[in-house]
Amino acid sequence: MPASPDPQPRSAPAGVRARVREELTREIKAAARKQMAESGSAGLSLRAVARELGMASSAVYRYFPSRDELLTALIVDAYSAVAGAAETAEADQPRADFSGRWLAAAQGVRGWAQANPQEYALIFGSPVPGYRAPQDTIDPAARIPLLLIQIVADAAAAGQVAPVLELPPSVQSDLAALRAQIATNLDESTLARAAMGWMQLVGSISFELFGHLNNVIHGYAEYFDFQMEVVAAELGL
Amino acid sequence: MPASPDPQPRSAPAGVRARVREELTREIKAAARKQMAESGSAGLSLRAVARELGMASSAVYRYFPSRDELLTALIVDAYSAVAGAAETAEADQPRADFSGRWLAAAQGVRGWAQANPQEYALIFGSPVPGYRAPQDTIDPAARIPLLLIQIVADAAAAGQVAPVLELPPSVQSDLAALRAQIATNLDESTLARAAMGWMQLVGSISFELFGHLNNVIHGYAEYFDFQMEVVAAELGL
DNA sequence: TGTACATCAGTGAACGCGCGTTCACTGATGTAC
DNA sequence: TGTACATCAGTGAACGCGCGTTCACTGATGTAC
Repeated sequence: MPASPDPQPRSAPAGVRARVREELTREIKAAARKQMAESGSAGLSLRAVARELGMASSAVYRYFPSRDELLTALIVDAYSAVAGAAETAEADQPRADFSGRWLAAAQGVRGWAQANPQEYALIFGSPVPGYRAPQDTIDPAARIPLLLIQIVADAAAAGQVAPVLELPPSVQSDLAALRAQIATNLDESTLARAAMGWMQLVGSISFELFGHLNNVIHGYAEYFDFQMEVVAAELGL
Repeated sequence: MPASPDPQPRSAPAGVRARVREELTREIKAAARKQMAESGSAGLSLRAVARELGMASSAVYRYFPSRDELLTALIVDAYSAVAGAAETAEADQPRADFSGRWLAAAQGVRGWAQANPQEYALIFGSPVPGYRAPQDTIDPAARIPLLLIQIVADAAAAGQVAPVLELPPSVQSDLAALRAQIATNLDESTLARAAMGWMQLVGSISFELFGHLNNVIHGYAEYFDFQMEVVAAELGL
């Protein structure tokens, strides 16, 4: 026999209408993602999305006030998804295995990118022309770099350190500002290495996904892992 | 008094008509480039190009059989231009200054990319959806990597070598095949490092140009140079 | 609990636009004899 | 050198298409009393 009826559950505070609305919002984004996978972000069309969902094109405007807003939602979702993939993969590793954690995070990013190449291109490829990323994208975009920095900071705290690089003044001050902003104990030199590793990571995935390694590298996964191991070693992990 | 009339000069073997044709082909590509700079590769439109040149849109078809062919020409031109920029910058350095040559080549790429961001995005950003790069793009695309490898090979020949990395079997065999194909004396380990440096180079420029370093790095040029110096050091230059 | 009203979701037509590509055509330029 | 013909460059109209966005509208769902 059921217990006394719950008060409205958290996930649907405003009743049925709100729940349906959330559901359709999700469906619109899913259809948009599917469409993007076929024809890229430039081919994303509200009318095609509406068609796929069997609704009037004007109905989509009840959910997203313009095509750009839909694009923004997709970008935010993509950043969150790839960050989630990296975080999940990294969380599976023993805390003290710093290079294992770095590699796992990197593989998490690569695995997600392979499964969702157009979404990857949306956030790490050419910016959509005429589109300006709003503030909402900043926080989700920062999650992976912060995760990587955390790994390196944990390693440093455990005494695993990389040789110190001498930084030019402007690099030193840029990184000091970053260091203050994210409140990390990592010194600027190691921060610089970590940032380089992050760019290497993205650069390598982009090369693979965008076809610059076609007919040159065949064992992509092994090649990527190898690179990330070299990076981890240079970071002292 | 003029010497006896030359036979037709090489550059215009078929007379006036051919010369005019070449000239207009150039103008069409220039207009297309200008348009791309404003609205990206997805916004490239034959009609707009024709409009800019004051001709009927159908006239463009006398020069490029389709929009895709025009895009291919732009891609080939972009690869050639950026490679030229790298080669020119590198050629200015003393032959024995290997890290200076690497840095100059890298700066050449970055300088060109900053001056032509949309063309950079065209070749190093997201691939144009539905577009398949034809064979013509392969050779020009290879020029920069070959230049970088040449620098490292020269350094190795002069006795400057980086610590040898142990490569996983599949990486070893991929790079052995590459080594045979380009007929270099560089060992696979150093080839692997050079390739990583090339990806770091492109990754870093993409991060800067695509806005991933906004509000984090302010001294872009110094930051880039710093990274390339680290890479050069790791390459033993 | 029942009713009156406000809010909301979804419709379908329309506006105005630009696109790639084709086609039959007109003159001008080049070529062969 | 002069003429007849072939090739080429460029035109303008048209085809068929899809797009983002707006608008007045109809029912259905939710809210206040």
